[in-house]
Amino acid sequence: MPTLRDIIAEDLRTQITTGHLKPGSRLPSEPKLATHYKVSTPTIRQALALLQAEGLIEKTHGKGNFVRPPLRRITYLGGGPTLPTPGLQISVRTTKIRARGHLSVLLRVPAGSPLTEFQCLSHDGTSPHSLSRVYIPRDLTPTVIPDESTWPTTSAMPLAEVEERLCARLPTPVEAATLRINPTLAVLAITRVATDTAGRVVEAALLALPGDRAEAVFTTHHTSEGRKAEG
Amino acid sequence: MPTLRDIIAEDLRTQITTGHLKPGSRLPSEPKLATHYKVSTPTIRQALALLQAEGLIEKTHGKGNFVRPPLRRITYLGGGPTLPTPGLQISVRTTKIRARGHLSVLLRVPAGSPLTEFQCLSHDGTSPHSLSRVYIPRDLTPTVIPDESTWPTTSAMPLAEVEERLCARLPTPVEAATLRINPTLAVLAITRVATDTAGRVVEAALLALPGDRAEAVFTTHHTSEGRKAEG
DNA sequence: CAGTGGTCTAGACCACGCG
DNA sequence: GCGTGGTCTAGACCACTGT
Repeated sequence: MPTLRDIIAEDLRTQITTGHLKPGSRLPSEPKLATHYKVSTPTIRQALALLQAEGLIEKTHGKGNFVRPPLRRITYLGGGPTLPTPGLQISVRTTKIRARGHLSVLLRVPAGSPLTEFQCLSHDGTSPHSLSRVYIPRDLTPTVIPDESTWPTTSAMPLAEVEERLCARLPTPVEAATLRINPTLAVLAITRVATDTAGRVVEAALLALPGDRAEAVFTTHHTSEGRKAEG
Repeated sequence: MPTLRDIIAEDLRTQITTGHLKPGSRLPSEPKLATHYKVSTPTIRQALALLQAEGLIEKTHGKGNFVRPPLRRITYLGGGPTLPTPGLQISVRTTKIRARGHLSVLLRVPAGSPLTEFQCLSHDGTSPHSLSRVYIPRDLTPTVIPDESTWPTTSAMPLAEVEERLCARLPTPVEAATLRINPTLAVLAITRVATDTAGRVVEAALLALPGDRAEAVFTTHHTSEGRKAEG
């Protein structure tokens, strides 16, 4: 059951993928598109939101809608501590807080335990890339000082297990503003919990990646025999 | 920068989480909510879409908006062949097709190669659960016949590597209709490629999970020393 | 049938980017 | 100042669910 929005999106999509609309070029303004397709502007905007979610176009308030150059996707590599990606500007804000609610559950520490919080925002040039908050128990002082070139992590610790939970959810208002994404489009949210060999939670990280240009990749290597069950 | 929609969603959210609105109960109709909050119905609907994306409410066309009972999330376990989850009805449709375009790239076979396609739709009671298409080269005949109780997979093969790519994207019109989700809300899309010890691609699977109630979990076990780099 | 949500209309008003 | 997209309005019409 394709709706008007789907039909219009499909038409623009083929114009983009066939090269009829060149990367970087601006689309006609929304009122003009509305006139052309004989629909109202909200319907046009819904069609554009679809293309935006696919990473085909970029919207810029006050400028217009642009065909996105062949997409360089943001790739999150799972299975271990996130490593700094070359060519990325990272700003970190460090604060000292105390565990409460959801956090104390994640880190398996009593409420009120001292934590260090790293609020990280990474940019790829001018475009926001990812937003993350990393929590580390205060007594596990990171041996690596987080700065522009390294990601906060207690990577010197012997990690035993990393669990990553992913879901698609809508951004909070501040996430939408910070990542400069459409607040009606999803982010890829990742909750990562790292445990050391003693079973202690060493780090919990909450990441939000813009859904229109991010993906997460997990590679599992199997030894001689495939594992039969897990959960 | 919270908008009207965010403010209304926040108000309803606290009413739900504090138990002021009981699970299973119906919310006032959208026009009534619009009158109560002194906004138009589209604004109310945006606020409700937010709550829906959080899994707090369920919308049913012709009936109303309902507070969702404490959410039983759909959990996708990464890192290996998906196993049948107890208490799930799975319907499978098998067709014979030939590789082309994206599929031949994924499976690393020449265009035109014979494939078997399994289209799977799983239900949890009456609520759609996941939609998946699994592709297997025709010459790798599955030793397990896919039926209601097993998931199609060549699990008898010695798998060497499984790669899973996740992203958040909007559903196609058929996905939205099949999973009965809001077409403006994201699905969690997973592309899984399994390789055997000989380096052959044994299976490619395209999964779509409803974003309002699904999550994916990946657990990585590290041996004595943490791995330093990957990609 | 009446009541509900789903889609769409034709605007208004504000905020942003640029000359 | 002008053109752009972002938010919101106050409806209309259709499709679905129940009685």
